[in-house]
Amino acid sequence: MSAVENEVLSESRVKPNLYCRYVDDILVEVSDMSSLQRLKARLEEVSGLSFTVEESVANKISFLDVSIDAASGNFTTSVYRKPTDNERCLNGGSECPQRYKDGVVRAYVHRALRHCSSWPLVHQELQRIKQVLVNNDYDLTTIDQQIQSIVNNHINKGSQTTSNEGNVISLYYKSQMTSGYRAEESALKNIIRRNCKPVHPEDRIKISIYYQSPTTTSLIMKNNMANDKSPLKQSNLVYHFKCNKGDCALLPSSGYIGLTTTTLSRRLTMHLQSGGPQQHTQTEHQTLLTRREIVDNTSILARASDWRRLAALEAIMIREKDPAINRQINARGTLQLYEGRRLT
DNA sequence: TTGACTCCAGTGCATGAGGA
DNA sequence: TCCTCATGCACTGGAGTCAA
Repeated sequence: MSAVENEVLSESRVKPNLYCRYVDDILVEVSDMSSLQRLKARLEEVSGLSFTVEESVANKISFLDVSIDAASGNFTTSVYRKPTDNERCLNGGSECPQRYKDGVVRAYVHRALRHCSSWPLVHQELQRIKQVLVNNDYDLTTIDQQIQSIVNNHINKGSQTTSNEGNVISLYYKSQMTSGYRAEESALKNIIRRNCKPVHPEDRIKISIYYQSPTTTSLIMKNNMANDKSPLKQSNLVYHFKCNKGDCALLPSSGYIGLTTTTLSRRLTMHLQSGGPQQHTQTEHQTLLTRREIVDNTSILARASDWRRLAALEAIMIREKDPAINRQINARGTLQLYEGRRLT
């Protein structure tokens, strides 16, 4: 894109007064519409791309998340919000680490300080931020304290001198989110503080405890470039084991359908130890199920990255194929699922 | 309503085979 | 000898069922 811009903008007849680009968004200021059309035509001609144009309304236009106002003859900037913005953010009463909620406030305030070109506009944006945060269950006193602290830091930033501190040694710990996360974090930090000392006394240890959601993990697994395509190494699937021993070989419904989010190999190993297929082979055929047999007679029916979808697929497959090994018979010799309501 | 029980699925650790 | 991978075993936890 830079090569295209260099070529087009070097021509004086299409050169705009102002040209800013971020990835695929371009902001230009031109003297009239014909200049804009000439610039657009040249960019399309050189790049082979198609451009769409959005004109300013009452000398106002948004670029990225900045609202630019040129009505007074000068540019004034403020934070831009889409008309569809419903002003929702991480809820202040939600069960998540306090630093995440602090991060929401910080992000809002930093954006106001960065984008607003004058203090009245900053003040106006801060009032709006307060309202949004209060609507999302944040405590007003805490909001005020945080805003005050961030604004003070922003003002005093230039006057601070750099101290001669040592290095920061970062330690990362992946934890699981529970209602007692504060006690856990506190205990962990105490353990590190008591037992770990940097080699150089001027260095300091910084502990970062983070919580990885299953969604993130599944995305990492889904996008894994080294994904092995052999059936035994695949995960998140619905599988079908067909019993080919004795009379079962002639019965199409003699099988077992299950799901697994771990690898198929791992799940089949578990079946050798316990579960429907192993029990069926032992009781119906009086033999032990071998790994070779279970691997050779198992096929993949469906795949899904979402667990709920996987469970639904398994239910549909069981409904369609009615595998005999899945049927759970109780002491009365009836199917538990089809007994109907009990009389009390 | 509650606790015992069963089945299924997942995880951690140990072990052995095979290849570099 | 070391590393990787597959496998076995033990354990945990969720969900459903059943009887007291």
